[in-house]
Amino acid sequence: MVKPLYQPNTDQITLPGVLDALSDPVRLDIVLQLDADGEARCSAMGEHGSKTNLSYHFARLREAGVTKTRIEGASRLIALRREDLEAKFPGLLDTVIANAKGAKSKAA
Amino acid sequence: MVKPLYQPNTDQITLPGVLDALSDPVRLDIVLQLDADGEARCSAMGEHGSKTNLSYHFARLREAGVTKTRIEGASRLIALRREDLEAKFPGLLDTVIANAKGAKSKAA
DNA sequence: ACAATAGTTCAATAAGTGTTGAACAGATTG
DNA sequence: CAATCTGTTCAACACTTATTGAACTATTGT
Repeated sequence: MVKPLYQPNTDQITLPGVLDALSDPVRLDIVLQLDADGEARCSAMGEHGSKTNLSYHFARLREAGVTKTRIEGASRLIALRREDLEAKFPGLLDTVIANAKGAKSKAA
Repeated sequence: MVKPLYQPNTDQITLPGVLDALSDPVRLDIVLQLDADGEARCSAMGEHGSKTNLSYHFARLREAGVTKTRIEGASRLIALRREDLEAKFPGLLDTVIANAKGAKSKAA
């Protein structure tokens, strides 16, 4: 039996939900890496925390509509839902990512 | 003895902090009203919740660096920290406000 | 001084958050 | 099949959150 792997469709995505998903430093880091890499497998994000904890944050991002997950063999490939987010909240994701990058470079 | 009324200075404002402050529907409503009215007294926001609860949300917004509070007699006047936020996270506040307005008009 | 007004603070509560380690399920490889 | 790798689920935990009502402080008006 296959997992449901719930992802909201575009009209179920809410602004508070997205902002909440993006309001955690770990998740913001994940989003930054997804922005840079395009699509990443979970195993490529070990720097951001423990396996279990990452799984939790991946679920938060996915359930908020920020990411989509594709299963490939034993791995899962995660990517940002760029078009959906842009359609629903124009400019939001890009602005947050740009500012997160800025904050990171200044934190050096 | 006067209250401290803590407000972070610009370099203490964090992106996760701001996003978290904006990730609550009540606070988003407050921000929308502040955007429309420029400066508002607490008593003018009774529609968004009880007195006590609003006081809590005002504090969250203020402590996150999203708003500043000015005391005028027995009232408090709340306003967005537009310049500070724009300097620290360019475009962020405007984008969030624009999308919150959009979400609100669609929710009719 | 008394009462009304504006808003905060406090204590309490129910629900949610981020984190961890152990156990689990599915795919891949020996 | 057994071992392994990828990632999720579960139970537990300490902590935070949003909300409420009662008590409080400060200001304004009578």
